[in-house]
Amino acid sequence: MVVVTSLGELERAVMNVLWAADRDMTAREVQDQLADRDLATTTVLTVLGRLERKQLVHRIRDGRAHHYRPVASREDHVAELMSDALDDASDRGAALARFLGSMSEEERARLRDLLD
Amino acid sequence: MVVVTSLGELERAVMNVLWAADRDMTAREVQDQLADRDLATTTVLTVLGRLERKQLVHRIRDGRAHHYRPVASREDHVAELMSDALDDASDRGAALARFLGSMSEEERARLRDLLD
DNA sequence: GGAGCCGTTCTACACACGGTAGAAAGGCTC
DNA sequence: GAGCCTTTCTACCGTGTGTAGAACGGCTCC
Repeated sequence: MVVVTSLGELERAVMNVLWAADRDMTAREVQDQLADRDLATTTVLTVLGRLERKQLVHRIRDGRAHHYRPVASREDHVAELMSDALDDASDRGAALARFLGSMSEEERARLRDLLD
Repeated sequence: MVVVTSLGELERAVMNVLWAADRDMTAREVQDQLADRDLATTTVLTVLGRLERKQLVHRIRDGRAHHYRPVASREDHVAELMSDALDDASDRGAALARFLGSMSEEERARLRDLLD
């Protein structure tokens, strides 16, 4: 399991845009989705480059421009973060027990369903 | 739920020492446990101070010196990290499903037991 | 009661990372 | 050929982390 690096605020925002989209996006499109931040295009490109270096996005050449695609779904990413966290426990069972304890009863029920 | 800040390498090592101990420790004792790193006492104190700022350790005055104690057990901490990760999912059920998928069958069985 | 010794606090420096973007280059478009 | 996009390169700043010296305030012990 690859250790997941931590993300900055903007990096996270960019990943959220990509995850929310149902298709690959160009830097410009990501920028448009983050219009409230009033970012320069180069800023978005820099961040996308860093996310590529962290292997969180793929870059696909499309003519003159590039399209970006998350390597994993948000849920896969979350699951990986959870696994990495769990790997830090010396007593995995105890950690899982604490984790369950922090969940709602509904969610525990959902988990039971998922386990079948 | 408090958002858990990320830890540096040395900070993590110090927490591991405190978690592994069965009692509160002084900076000097932590330093001894990390003897292979050949750290100055002040370095350990600085790190312990930062961990206190992050609310990961408590500092208890004991005469001239201080003793340090983890605020939460390693397993509680791990469970919190897992919860925080899960909170990032837009589809918690899907994320949980992926998480389960990354576990071994034995561990899933253990989880089933824990859920009863 | 002065000399060490010990633990603490303050301060500092270097490096890495993340947010941010300008300058410049390479290639369409017209 | 003049613009216009998109990318790449480079850079700067703020913050976090690893690291530790300087200095201070008390014990201890002769």
